[in-house]
Amino acid sequence: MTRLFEAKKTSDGTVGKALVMLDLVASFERPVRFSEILSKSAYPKATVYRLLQTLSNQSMLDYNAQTATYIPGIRLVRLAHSAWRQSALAPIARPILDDLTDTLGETLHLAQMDDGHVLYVDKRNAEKPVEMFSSAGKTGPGYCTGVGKALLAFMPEKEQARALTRQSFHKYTAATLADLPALKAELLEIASIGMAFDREEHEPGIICVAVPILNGLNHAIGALSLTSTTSHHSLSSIERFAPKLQEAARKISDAAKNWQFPT
Amino acid sequence: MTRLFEAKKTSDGTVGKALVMLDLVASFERPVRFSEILSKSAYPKATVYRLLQTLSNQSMLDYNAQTATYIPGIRLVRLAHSAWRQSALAPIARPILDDLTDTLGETLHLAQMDDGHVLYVDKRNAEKPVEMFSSAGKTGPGYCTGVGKALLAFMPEKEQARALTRQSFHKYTAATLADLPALKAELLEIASIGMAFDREEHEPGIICVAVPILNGLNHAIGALSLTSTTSHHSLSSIERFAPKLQEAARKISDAAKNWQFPT
DNA sequence: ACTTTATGTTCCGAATAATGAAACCGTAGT
DNA sequence: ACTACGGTTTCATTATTCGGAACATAAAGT
Repeated sequence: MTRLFEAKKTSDGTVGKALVMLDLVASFERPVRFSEILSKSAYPKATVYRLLQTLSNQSMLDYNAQTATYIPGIRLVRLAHSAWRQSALAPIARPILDDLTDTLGETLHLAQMDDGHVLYVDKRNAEKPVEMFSSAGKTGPGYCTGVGKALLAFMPEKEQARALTRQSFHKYTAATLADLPALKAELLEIASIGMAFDREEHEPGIICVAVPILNGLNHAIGALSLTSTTSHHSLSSIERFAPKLQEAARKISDAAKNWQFPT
Repeated sequence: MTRLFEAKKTSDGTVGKALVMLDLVASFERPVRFSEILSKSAYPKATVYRLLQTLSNQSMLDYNAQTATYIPGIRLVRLAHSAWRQSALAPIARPILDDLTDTLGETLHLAQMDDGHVLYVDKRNAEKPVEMFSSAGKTGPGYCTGVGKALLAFMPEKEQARALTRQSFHKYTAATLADLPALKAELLEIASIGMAFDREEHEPGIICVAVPILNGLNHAIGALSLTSTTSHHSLSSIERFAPKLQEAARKISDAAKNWQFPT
């Protein structure tokens, strides 16, 4: 049987399925039992079972026989180190973020776009960290964070369209832009002024300014943000940091352009 | 046709092969071209090609069309964050390492064993604050680092035997224990005194004390080390830190025992 | 201009691995 | 003893992967 229109391949065969399982286990953010995974999965029992076995064998998952639960495996940490080191953004930005932290004494985030969502690749906390866990690798929504909007506003049109379809709008706070038209309008504004604000759109009391890190084509390869609380700063007072952020973003951008992996 | 002795399955089918490719790309530690990957791979051209395509589709690899090179992909960073957060060691040890850093003001490493090699999962630098993936995820040899030897000395016998076969001895310095008998003797000594030293065995001028983090069965679930240089300390002067390290290791061990992932 | 060489991509029948319904096993509850 | 539940194994069928070889493309050599 021939098909006139080839179905868009979305699964990438067995490997794709295995990676879906991996994401699924990771998405629980806690150890999960087989049956929980199964109930959230589209695949039949035996298939899920086999995939989990394979991934465990390969240390992509850790199986705890005691509690009969799975968590993402240690091998990922090793691989991610390699990914982080070789990415053309985080390692380059590092010294520049160091400087900026010293100068400003505020909380900074460096992020990239990952399938419409924000992936934080570095973070600096001026004072002692309040958070319990390190945040490189953490993800956040695209449509209601400063870095997310900065990244979306400076994407190639096609990619942006695709990224916008990945947003699952949820009204976190009264200020959240929870629909596509509102977001699109905001993105145009951001594209014209070259910076984005988070006006307590994701968490009450948390505000931020973000700027894109651009490549030669004026497309964002990352974004840099300064985060604060309404008790420390107002929107207009954090806006005063924007020039410093932009300067740092430009430095990172330049460094990325000239950068070739040492051979 | 029946087989009397089932060949030990080592490949895990297509998924296994894909992961071999992923490791291979990561092992270059720089962007690599198709032909380089091919020449290091055991699989035929078309197979390598297809696997790389699949992995790139899935963001497990990043393909740079400009330079026609592959690097490990961004998706790994996201997955690894999840793995790190859920592991029963690193997040638990974090506050204890924070305290210890404040008290001692020296460089600390937290490591786990991964297929005979050392995987660093956290690091504290007296001066510099937290460095996430820049150091977490890094690997080192098992037989010639403090943490490596501490981990090997406190492994279940079978696992230790397997781990020992994974060592590829290389004489980094004059002090490196570069053969199995020497290492085995050293491991017995370490097991009896409960701590390991790196006497410039991996890098000239770098010394360290390491202690295992034990579970209820007296097997290491991790190791903790203090690193210094011969210009700052002598072996006997870093040995004085051992009790503090052991105390911290015990605290981590206790915390791990009682720890259940918050539900 | 015309080989040659190196590198990357596509084809397609054969070989193999993945599939998934169903049966099975062990444990706990009634 | 029976039933329910979570997990594991089996096995004939089916779909995917395999991989040699042909093809494409772009430099480099003559």
